[in-house]
Amino acid sequence: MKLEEAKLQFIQAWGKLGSEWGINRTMAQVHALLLITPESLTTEEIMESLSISRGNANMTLRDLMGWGLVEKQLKPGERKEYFYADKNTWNIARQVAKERRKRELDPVIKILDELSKVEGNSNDPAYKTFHKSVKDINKLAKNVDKTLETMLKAEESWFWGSVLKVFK
Amino acid sequence: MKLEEAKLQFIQAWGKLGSEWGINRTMAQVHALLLITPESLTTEEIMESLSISRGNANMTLRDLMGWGLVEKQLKPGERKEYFYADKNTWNIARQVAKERRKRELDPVIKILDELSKVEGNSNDPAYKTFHKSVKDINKLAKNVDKTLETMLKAEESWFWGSVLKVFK
DNA sequence: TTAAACTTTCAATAATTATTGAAAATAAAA
DNA sequence: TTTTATTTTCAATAATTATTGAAAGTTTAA
Repeated sequence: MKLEEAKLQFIQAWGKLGSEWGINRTMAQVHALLLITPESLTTEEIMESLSISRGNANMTLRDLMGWGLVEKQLKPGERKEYFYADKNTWNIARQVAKERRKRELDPVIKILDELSKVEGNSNDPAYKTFHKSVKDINKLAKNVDKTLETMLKAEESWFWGSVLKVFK
Repeated sequence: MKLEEAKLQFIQAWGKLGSEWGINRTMAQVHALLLITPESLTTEEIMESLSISRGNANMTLRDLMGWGLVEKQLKPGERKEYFYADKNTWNIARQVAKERRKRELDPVIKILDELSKVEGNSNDPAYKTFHKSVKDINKLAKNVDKTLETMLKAEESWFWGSVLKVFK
């Protein structure tokens, strides 16, 4: 396989995986493109490479910056903006974990905490089942939360070293 | 908050979380409904509870069985089918992990393995960057894969005991 | 058999989500 | 200033994904 073809396949695969996990396909593709590009790119170049409109490119790049995955670079003497993606995979994983935790896990834990407090008659099977499910899911969510918390602070080698040793 | 209201909120929250993670909202809601219901329910009852059509209920239930989260029960002497969800949260987490791994992670690893093999000129920055990114992501994906593999075999208390102790 | 009770399918439609493109806004240069 | 380069916004539109509902299929009972 030739490099150019491989690049396209990588961008496709990344886009597909993203969309299966609730991340906008274009966003995943732009990220993929920047990941395999040594230099930073302009909006124009990204539009061209992926055949997307200026509006789409602009919004997607802003989203990626909001996720902390891409940063803007200004070159002295140049007017246009360049975009660059951090290539450190561990940073990327951490950043994604951090954002999804904040955006999705934390709100759900808040609701589960509320729902855990709901009182009812413990002879009522409907209440018992509700309460048990909510409590158990809440506990699981909190364990995930704690683990992510630790992961966010950890160094990659230490993290995988520990995990894979424990689970060997 | 009253139990009935709490149930609705739970179903809503579960549906929202599901859709943010690429799982059909209705599927997550049907699952949530079955999770908090002590008995098994008929298609009719599910349609009614969630105000969805027969076709939608039918397909969603089949999907949930495909994910291994819901099972069909046949009651002696009765013609209609009843649906029941496993209430064990750890089983649910494992089952979801197992399916997503099979459906999404494994195919991606396969592609990354292919792309890792692509050869090129190591003086070419485009090639170097491509190769490094693919290799690093591949490694990360494989670590996740191994960890899931272990999780699938593990008992809940042992798993969290180990993880939270290591990361304390 | 035939009918009744139920389940499945799937084309049509609706709802949601993503994308475009052109106008408005901004910022530097002339 | 005014012009030019660039970015941003957002209503309109397109693409995708989910849902309906009624017809066809299946299974058991009469």
